[in-house]
Amino acid sequence: MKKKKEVTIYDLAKVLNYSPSTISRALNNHKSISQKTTKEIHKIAKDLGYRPNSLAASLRNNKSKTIGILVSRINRPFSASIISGVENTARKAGYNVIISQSNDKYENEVTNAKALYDSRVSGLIVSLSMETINTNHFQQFVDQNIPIVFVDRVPAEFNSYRVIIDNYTAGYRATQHLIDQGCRRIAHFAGAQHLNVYNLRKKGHLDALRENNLEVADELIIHLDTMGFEEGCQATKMLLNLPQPPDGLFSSNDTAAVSAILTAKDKGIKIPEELAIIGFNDDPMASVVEPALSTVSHPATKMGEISAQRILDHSSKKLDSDVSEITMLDTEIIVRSSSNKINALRLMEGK
Amino acid sequence: MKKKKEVTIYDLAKVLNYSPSTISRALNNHKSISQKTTKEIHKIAKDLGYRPNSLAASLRNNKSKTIGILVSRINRPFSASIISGVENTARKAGYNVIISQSNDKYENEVTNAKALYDSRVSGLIVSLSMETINTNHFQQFVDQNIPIVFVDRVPAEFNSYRVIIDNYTAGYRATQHLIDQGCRRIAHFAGAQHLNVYNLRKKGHLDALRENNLEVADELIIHLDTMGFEEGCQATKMLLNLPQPPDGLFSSNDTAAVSAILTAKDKGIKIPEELAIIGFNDDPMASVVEPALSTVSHPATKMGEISAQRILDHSSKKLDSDVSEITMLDTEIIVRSSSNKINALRLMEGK
DNA sequence: AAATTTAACGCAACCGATTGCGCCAAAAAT
DNA sequence: ATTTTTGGCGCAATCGGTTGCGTTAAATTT
Repeated sequence: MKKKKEVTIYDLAKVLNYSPSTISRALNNHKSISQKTTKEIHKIAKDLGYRPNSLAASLRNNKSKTIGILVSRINRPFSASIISGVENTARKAGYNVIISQSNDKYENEVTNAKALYDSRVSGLIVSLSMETINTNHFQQFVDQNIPIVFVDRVPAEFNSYRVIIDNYTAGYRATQHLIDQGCRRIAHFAGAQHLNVYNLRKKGHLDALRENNLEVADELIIHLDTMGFEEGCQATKMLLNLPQPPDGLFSSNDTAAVSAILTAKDKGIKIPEELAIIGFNDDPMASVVEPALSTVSHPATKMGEISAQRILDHSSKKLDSDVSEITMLDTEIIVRSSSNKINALRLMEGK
Repeated sequence: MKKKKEVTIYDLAKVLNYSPSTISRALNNHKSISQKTTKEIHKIAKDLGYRPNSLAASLRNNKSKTIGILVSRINRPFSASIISGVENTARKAGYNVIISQSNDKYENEVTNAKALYDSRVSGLIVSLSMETINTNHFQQFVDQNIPIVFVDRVPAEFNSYRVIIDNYTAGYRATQHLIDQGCRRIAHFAGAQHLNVYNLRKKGHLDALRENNLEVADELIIHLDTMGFEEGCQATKMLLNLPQPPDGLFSSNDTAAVSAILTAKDKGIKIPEELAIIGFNDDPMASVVEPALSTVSHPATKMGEISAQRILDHSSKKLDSDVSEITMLDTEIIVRSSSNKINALRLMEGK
């Protein structure tokens, strides 16, 4: 097994009779090397097939051109889109992207944060796990002036970049939409309340009810742990068995919303006529379920791109890591059949 | 901005009056260091908060404990599941995972392969882009004895690990299933034929037709470039407008299959009675569309786990990279409503 | 008791790039 | 013509582990 030897700056130095310092500077287009020499070195580097050893540079600089990602689950449309956005932006800038997933376990999040720290990432992009309450495990990054971008699921208190959507307004509007469609008893699938996303969506929901002078019925607010399919089915059954079942449902995610659609259909409930439903995320399945699920769409890929850009900018500008900058992106209410009572009624009458 | 200094093996050496060599060996549990000393060193390392600098080790070994992933799109259920599987397995072994996506462009695949190579990955896991025909850009890995695992979309000729499913058999069975349900004119959405996955699924489809003495009609084999939703809609319209439209459809992926369901429904075609449909992949949307889509399921996460394991094993055993080992996993035909003509007819009669 | 083996550890080179400092010669200023 | 500036480059240390080889003292063999 013959391994082809890699070309180093020392090889180039020998060939051209320059010192390694000059080679290094020339390759980095350092101003203290003449144009002529720089060109010459670039040419020979290309000819000999020189490839920089980024490990060596990283060691020297104590910083790898790498962005670390820490999400709860890679295998989820929203996360995958964020990651995709990060990857696109990072790679254009010559950065690598290291991924890790906590599987929604706090313990894994801590371990992974350590691992990414030890890998000398240039920056970290985090979406918190379901279980995360304290954020001490991120302090080490701040201490080393490594920028952190929290995206979507962000902590309440932490000096850092944040890239989020306006969950409160989105929740408010989702519920307002149902009200506009004529719903009067609107249920809500709420997620873990220590997470900003679920907390704010619920707040928006409640305020929308109040400002429309609608009763806020405790039995219609269902707190789900995982917001998963099974949990959604159970919760839906429960709701439908109430003495006064709801005529609208705002679910904090699409998975649970879809489970509600299927469960309700199974029980012979007409959607949206008897139960109008709106979800959150605009997962691919939303447009495919029957009736198609109304939902709130995230600009997930864009959030990833922006997050990556924050880190790149931070690194190039050599800023201090105690910055605190919030980027809030717009969401959009996507109205499909599952909540479109007005249109559904019109169709009924029309025929 | 005070940066806390990191503890190195030199610090430990000074404190304990050992040489850095001994510290290094002890931390790696090298046998030539006594049990007692090893324990002592481990203890003090923990107490002082020593964290190994993997960059330094990587530089010395010319190998980072990192697995590189190169897929066409991260943001796709199948890819995301593979990546998730890789991440789980890799992280358990203390490896990082660097991702990259080609967005189905050959050029990007080449660039990314270079970038991953330059990052000194310990191994590479690849699922080819749609455009990839030659695989010269992977030769550099072989030359350096870096293991490559091709997963799912694999090249025709290349000494390497492969983790795949039996696409031929899966295709055969999918079509056989439609035949068993009573279909006689079965259409096929075929993908780019230079890719093994689509090529073999088509072969299986054709052989199933032949062995059941069914006519193979050219106009029923539709070659799609991207296998995307829009393309699927167009193709479905085309099929339905044929003088003799098909009564069955085997689509090489779920996206196109779902587009067919929606398009056919829109045209008033009854599924599965008039057109039975089966897809491929078991994407989340498959179980949610109405009628639910029959499909062929991949063990995607498992494929990722196995791929990662191949690299870990290869590295620990220090094998030569000219191994060629194929792992073929089982698929499963998931029968849902979209193809279940027999059951559908029974229900009709039953009422 | 002398010779040999072995256990336990240190020395120093090495991986490849980066960079503060210094040097020299040519250009500019006086 | 002398001094000062500056452009262009080299020296050598540095980043933090790793490892082949050598050394020493204790354990074992003869």
